[in-house]
Amino acid sequence: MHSRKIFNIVKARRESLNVTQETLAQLSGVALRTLKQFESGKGNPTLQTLQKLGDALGLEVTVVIKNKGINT
Amino acid sequence: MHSRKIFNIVKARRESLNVTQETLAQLSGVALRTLKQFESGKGNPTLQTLQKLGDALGLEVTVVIKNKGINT
DNA sequence: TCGAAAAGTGCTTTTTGCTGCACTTTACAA
DNA sequence: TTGTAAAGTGCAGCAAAAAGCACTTTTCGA
Repeated sequence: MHSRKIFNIVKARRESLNVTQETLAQLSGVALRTLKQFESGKGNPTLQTLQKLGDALGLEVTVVIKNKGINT
Repeated sequence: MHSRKIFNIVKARRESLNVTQETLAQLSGVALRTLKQFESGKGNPTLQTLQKLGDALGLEVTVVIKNKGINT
């Protein structure tokens, strides 16, 4: 999952919940400036930042094994 | 998924592939020092660093919706 | 149309992640 | 037991993420 796709999921989720960037910034504890960067496709968030946003949006950051049929 | 759990998955995956930290560092392009930090439970990696490790290990970083039955 | 709310951007400072180096500790096979 | 490979840690420098501020642009309903 490419970072752009992850940013898009966060943005889409926020919009589907009808929450503004400003509100999400307050709810998540992530600065508005930082949030704006991601949603405009820039930046390289830390895991913690991503998790803060996820927590506020009901999203979860996970790590899963790829290619289930090929690798073990 | 808490960061500790994510670190553990990375470590477990590396071990299950019988790869040393040093080799994984070379394969992934992440510095050995950095990798050591995560596996000993410290640090707050950037998404990019996590993805580099994931790429080398056949793991994927994803963002998914929590509580499928409760939220939308 | 137009005015306000929301979103996007340039600049800057502060914080901290990434890294190299040197060293210590642990695990394990001979 | 002991030597070596692997893993863990303190310190320091640099690069970049996080954040604040001010401003511009876009969106959208009255």
